[in-house]
Amino acid sequence: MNIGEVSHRSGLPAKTIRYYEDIGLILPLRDANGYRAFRESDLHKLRFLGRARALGFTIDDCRALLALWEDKGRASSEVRKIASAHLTAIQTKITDLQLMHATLSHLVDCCAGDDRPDCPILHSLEAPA
Amino acid sequence: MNIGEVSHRSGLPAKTIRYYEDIGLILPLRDANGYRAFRESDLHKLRFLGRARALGFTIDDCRALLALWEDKGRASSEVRKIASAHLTAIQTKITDLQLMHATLSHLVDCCAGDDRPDCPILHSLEAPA
DNA sequence: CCTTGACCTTCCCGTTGCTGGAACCCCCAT
DNA sequence: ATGGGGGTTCCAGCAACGGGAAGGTCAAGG
Repeated sequence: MNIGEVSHRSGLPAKTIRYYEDIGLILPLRDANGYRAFRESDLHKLRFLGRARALGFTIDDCRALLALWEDKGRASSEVRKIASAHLTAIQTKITDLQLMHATLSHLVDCCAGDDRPDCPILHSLEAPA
Repeated sequence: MNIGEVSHRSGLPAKTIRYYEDIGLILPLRDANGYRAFRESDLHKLRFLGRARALGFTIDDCRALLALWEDKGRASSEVRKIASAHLTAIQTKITDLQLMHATLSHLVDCCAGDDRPDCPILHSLEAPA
């Protein structure tokens, strides 16, 4: 399989796949002409990576998860630990964003948004309530 | 005012303040010795920037908001437009994160997290339900 | 007067996870 | 032979800074 087909079948851009090889997440073979020769197992890994990334895992998380995935004798507690830590991080982000949203939507509600120069949003940025 | 004092009074790291000058958000004067000489107005701007950044506005947003802030005759609708667009972006992020959180917390709940090798989290990354 | 230590300066590299582009090679069909 | 659509490498850049080196400056203390 060339990179184009793998890209198509994994849903990842070719650039991303090359990058993943660069940082050692995958190690495709090479044809005589220098083209990357992907095995089915490479494709599986790439799909795995795509799903993990879509869940917001960092590349380093992915590296660890991939290693655990390959390690048939691993304990599921390891995986669960990574996932739980990630869950906490996600929750923190959500809370932060919700706070931002509340503050800002309050300001937007206060703002007439017409052609007058008086703007409560700017006032608040100037000195918070 | 030297950068240390401004840093203290604005709550922004000195590095960040220098960066903001670099990209043209502020333009402090200079003393004979080359030290930056900040006016009160620079401090006000930096506080403004700090608050806007804390609300998640991008640097480009901040640049626009700062210009509107300085423009005494501006219409508040301009500000409101920027803020509303930002609100939408925040909401999108929140929704994405909530989806991630739901998916992942379901997986974590399914995972025994013990020393057995069978792990539903990895299974799901392998091939989604 | 000299030193010490806290401050300030510029500059350059590293971060995260890619993305775009240039310059080049390869293969197949016309 | 030529054209188009693969592929390859490397280099640069995004956001928004942070770390750290190498050096200039200033005020206080011995």
